[in-house]
Amino acid sequence: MTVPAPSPNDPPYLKGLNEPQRQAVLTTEGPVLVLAGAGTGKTAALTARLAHLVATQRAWPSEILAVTFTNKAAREMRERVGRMIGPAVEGMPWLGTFHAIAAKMLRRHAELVGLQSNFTILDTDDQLRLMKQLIQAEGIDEKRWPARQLAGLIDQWKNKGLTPEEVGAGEAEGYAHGKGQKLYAAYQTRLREVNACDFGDLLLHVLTILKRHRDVLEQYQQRFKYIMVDEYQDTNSSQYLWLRLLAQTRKNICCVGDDDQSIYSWRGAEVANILRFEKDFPGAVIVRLEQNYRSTPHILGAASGVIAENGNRLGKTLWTDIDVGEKVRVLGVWDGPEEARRVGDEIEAIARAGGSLDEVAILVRAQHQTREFEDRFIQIGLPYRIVGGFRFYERAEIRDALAYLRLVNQPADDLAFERIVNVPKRGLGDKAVEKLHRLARAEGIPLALAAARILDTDELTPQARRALGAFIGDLARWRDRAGQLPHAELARQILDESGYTATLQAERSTESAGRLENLSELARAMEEYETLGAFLEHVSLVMDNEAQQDERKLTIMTIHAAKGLEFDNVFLAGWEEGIFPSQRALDEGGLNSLEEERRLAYVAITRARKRCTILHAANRRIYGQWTSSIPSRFVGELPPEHVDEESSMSGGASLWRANWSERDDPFANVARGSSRGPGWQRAQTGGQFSREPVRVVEARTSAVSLGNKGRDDVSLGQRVFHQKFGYGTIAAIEGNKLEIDFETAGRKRVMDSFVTLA
DNA sequence: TCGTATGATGTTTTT
DNA sequence: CATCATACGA
Repeated sequence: MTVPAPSPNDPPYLKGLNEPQRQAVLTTEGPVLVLAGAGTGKTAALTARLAHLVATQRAWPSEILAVTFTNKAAREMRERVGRMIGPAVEGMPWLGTFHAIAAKMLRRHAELVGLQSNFTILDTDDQLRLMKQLIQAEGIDEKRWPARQLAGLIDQWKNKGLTPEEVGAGEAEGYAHGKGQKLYAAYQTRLREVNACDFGDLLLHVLTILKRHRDVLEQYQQRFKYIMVDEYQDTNSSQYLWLRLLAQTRKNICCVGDDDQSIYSWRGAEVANILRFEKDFPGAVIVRLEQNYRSTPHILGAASGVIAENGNRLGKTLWTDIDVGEKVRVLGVWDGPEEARRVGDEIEAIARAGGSLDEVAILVRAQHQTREFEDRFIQIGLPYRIVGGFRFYERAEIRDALAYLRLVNQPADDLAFERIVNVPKRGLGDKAVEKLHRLARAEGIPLALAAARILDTDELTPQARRALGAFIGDLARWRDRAGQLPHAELARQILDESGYTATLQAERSTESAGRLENLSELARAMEEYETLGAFLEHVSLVMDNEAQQDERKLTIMTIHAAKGLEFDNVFLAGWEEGIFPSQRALDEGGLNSLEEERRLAYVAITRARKRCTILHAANRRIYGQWTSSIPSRFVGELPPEHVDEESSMSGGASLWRANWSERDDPFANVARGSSRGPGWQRAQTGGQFSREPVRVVEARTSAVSLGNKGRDDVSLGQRVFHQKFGYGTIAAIEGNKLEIDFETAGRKRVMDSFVTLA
């Protein structure tokens, strides 16, 4: 594959691109896979490619399908392309997230899968409520088979592109003795009845339509002359099938991704999609973007060293011509609070030295780890922002408000009805709602209609009847107004007249103030939309709450949330076995999960531009219990030449250095400290891409493994003392790790350096 | 029908 | 150790 050499006549969108990037842009025909390592200018290449297609008139903007995973990525691409080619980008109706584009298609052909074009998109809450009802109707003990589990199962099936009929009997066995499939079918039926679908359905329904209706498929195959996919490693099977159908005839598909950054397999993403791209699209051109423009050599070296331990990689070699900076620092601390103190101190020092807090991030494995930092930063007055948690439309008050609007918009929306019959409290409890349900089911009518009918009977207590009557009356009134008032105004009136605002105002807490603020924000946002339907779509699919970046703050977030972001200064907290890699992941997914955790480590390190600090604590409180922990195996996998280690504990760094090494630990590939099920061992060989069982970490002698022989003054049955756990006797010795039966704390694994002879 | 006491249960979450 | 959800009593 040859690419014209750079010349002064190059169009502006090619300026500043390196050779592989230019190749990614200029190879327009046929399948292309761009393997883009972290920080290698992936978005620049992708947007330039789009601009190139349009500028050279290979396609009209409306003939290009460009899919991303996040709204943020879609927005960014739209902006950047707009800067290159001007307002033509306005005419790019098919640039968006998988879900937004699928929703758009589905609205056009809804009737082909038994929906109406104005179907509602359900949130998780609605889904769970619906499933609970179905589980009860089946007479299944909901304690034993939680709705959450069913939801997870159905979600998995949908991710795989399986309709209820396509779910194999074997697969459905896991839930309620094989009733999973029946429940899935019932759930889909119920969704159709209420003219709704969930996120997974958006893709699954479109897939079904494309499979069953040749004419529709051909129409889209003709339309999309070029297809581009961002973050291809994150596609699930249904997205993959969808893309493959659409790309079948023209085969002009360009996928950009990085197998090393695949961290969403638990959500259905199939790394396999990217690994087998060449097989799927014979003759595919593979372009590797390997020049990193973000991080220093030490940071890259550290990240590369860790990820090199993974099998199943396509393989890339990142390089940079950025000047050598600091080594990655590894900091051992005594416990969680000290970790927070240390990071706080470091950040204060950065701020004093003139660094901006915007350029500082603390990345953690799990959300709950943010608390320790939050506590500390409140105490010392360090401004921080925690990313994650609830998105805008996931907030209870927003969903309540939307339920009101949905019900006005569509009286048959049973889920919306259920959500708000008694919100705010109007004395219509479970008993009344249950009666409504019975009537509705018997007559085959929506709840709202059943409610109107039941008022004519004496089924309900007088006060319940009065309350329900008022509620139904309100609904009818709002519906009347819907045609006449601007919908933003209608929304405000509904919130006022329903008593919702009043209830929040009565609360008088900071929290309720925030909720009121959210509600008026919602109403304000409505003003920008023509129809109520358009607005509802926007809210459930697109609206996210980008925190307003008014003040300079440091950011605390999970590694998952940090993907795609970069900071000068990154602190990676809690690198301990059991926390990171997460014990739970290891138990459930074995080797595959360990590799995903390792990719997570790779993503984490590569977020840093200038400085990366990794921390691990020797003691951590887990579920209220003090537990001693050992450094993450990933710490031991960092190439020593890129690392500076430091310990705040007595005994000095050498002790810690010794302790990191997992390399000659016979238990290195055994899930640690777990009393849970045997799941991981089964999964280790059962996964789609598992290799022969091998040692997770290759035995290799290196500087770090020296001194890992443990102390020689301890022996079985000896009485010892530990700072946190008190007195106990040694039950087992494994190198430098001891298993000790403590008199008060029970059996624990601790490191020998933490005990003294008693 | 609503508030309080008890007990199970603890990842990651682009849409 | 929290938190959340369900189970009771008022």
